[in-house]
Amino acid sequence: MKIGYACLTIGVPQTQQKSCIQKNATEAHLKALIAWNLSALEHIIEYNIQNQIKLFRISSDLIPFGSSPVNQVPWWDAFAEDFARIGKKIRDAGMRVSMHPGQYTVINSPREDVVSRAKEDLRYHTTVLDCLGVDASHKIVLHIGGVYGDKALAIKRFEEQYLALPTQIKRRLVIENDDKSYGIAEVLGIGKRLGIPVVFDNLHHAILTSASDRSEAEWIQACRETWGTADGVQKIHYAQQDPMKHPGAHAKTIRVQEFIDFHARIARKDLDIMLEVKDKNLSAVKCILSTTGPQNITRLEAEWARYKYLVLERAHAVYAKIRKLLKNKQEYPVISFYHMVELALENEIKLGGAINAAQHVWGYFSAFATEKERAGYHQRLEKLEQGTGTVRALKQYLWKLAVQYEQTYLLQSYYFL
DNA sequence: TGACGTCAAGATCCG
DNA sequence: CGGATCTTGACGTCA
Repeated sequence: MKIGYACLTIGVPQTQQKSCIQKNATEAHLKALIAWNLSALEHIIEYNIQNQIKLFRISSDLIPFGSSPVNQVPWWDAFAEDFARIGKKIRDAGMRVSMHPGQYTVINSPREDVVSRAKEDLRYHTTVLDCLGVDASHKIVLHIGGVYGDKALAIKRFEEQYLALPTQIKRRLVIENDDKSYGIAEVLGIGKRLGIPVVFDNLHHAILTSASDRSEAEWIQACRETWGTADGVQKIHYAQQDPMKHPGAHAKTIRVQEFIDFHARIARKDLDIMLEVKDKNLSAVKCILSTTGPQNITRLEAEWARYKYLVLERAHAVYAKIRKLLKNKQEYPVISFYHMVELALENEIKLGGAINAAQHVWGYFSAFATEKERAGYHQRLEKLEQGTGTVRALKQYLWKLAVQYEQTYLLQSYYFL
C-alpha cells in the first residue's frame, strides 16, 4: 500500500512552484518558470524518497499555460533531460505519480470550444507523464463533468468524447466520483462500460451518496474490478471533512484515529491511497508511519523534533505527556503520539505558551548571538508581552536567526510554518 | 453575475 | 524600501 499527497509540500525548502499571469507569459519568462518548477519537482521527489513516500500527484501548474496557445515553448524537447533525470528517480524509487486536471477540464460540455480545450489539457498532462518515462500505471484523474439538464445525454457525450481520445491519453485516464453531479454508482457504470479504471473518493461519496446501501468498503471493492494489470494497483482518494467549514472542505490534517478506522475497514490492502488534505506531506508521513507496523522509535523521535515547539506553544501539558510517552525506547506508540499532537494543535496559541516556546527556540542562539540580535529578540518578546507585537513577528525573527546560523534542527521544525 | 476552489502573482498599504 | 496584507487571475458550471 502506497500513501501519498497532492501537488505541493509544507516546510520543504526549494519546492515552491511558480507561475505567472497571461500578460506576462513571454517565452523567456515561461522558460525560466519551467526550469524553476522542474527543479522544485526534483526536490519534492527527493524529499519523497527520503521520507519513503511512494505516491505523489504532480501539480498541473508544472508547466504554466501548459495546454494554452499562450505557451509556445517546446518544453517537452527543451527540458527533455530534466524530465528524464526526474523520471529515473521516480522509477528507481518505485514511486507512483499522477496528475489531476481539476474541475475546469470538462470533456462532456456541449460547447465545442470547451471540449477542445479540455482535450488539449489532457494531452498536456499526458505529455508530462510521457516525458518522465513512467508507465501507464501513472494516471491522470478526471471528473465526468457537467449535467446540462440532461444527465443521460451528458454521460453519452462523455463516453463519445472519451472513445475519440488518442490511445496515448486513454491508457492513463481514470475517472473519479464528484460531490455535486456524478456519484460513485454512475461513475462506476461508465468505467465498466468503457473499461476506464475508477477512483473512489470517500469524502465526495459521503456528500453525494448514491441511492444504494453499499458500504465504502464494498464500493472500493467494486471499483477494484476496473483496474487492469497495466493500470497498476487500485487507487483511491481519501479526505476528511474540516468540521469548521462547508461540506466537502478538506481537513487541515488527517485525524489519525479516523484514518486507522478507515484503513481497518478496507478489506484489501493492495491499493494506493492519495490523501487530499491541507497539510499535505505532513499527513502523508503521519498516515504511513501509522499503518506500516512497528518501526524504530527514532522515526517518531524525528517527527517529535519537528512538532515539539508547535505543541509547546499551544499545550504545555500535552508537551509533557508526549515527552513521557516517548521515554520508553522499546515501544512504538505511533497512534497515541499523533493523537496527542492533534489534541495540542486544536488549542489556540496563548501568550504564555508563545513566550515559552520562543524562549526554548532562543536557547539555540543565546550562547553566541550578537548584542544586536539579543536586543532584537528581547524587543520583539517584550512587545508581544505588552500586546503591541505579534507572535508572527517574533517567530519570523527567530526563523531568520535559524537560517543565518544554519540550525538544522530548527530549520526542519514545523514551529515556523 | 457571482459562487465555487486553488494557488501564487500582482497590487497596495504601511511604517 | 522592504515586508505584510489584500485582491486578482485562470478555468467551467450552475443558480
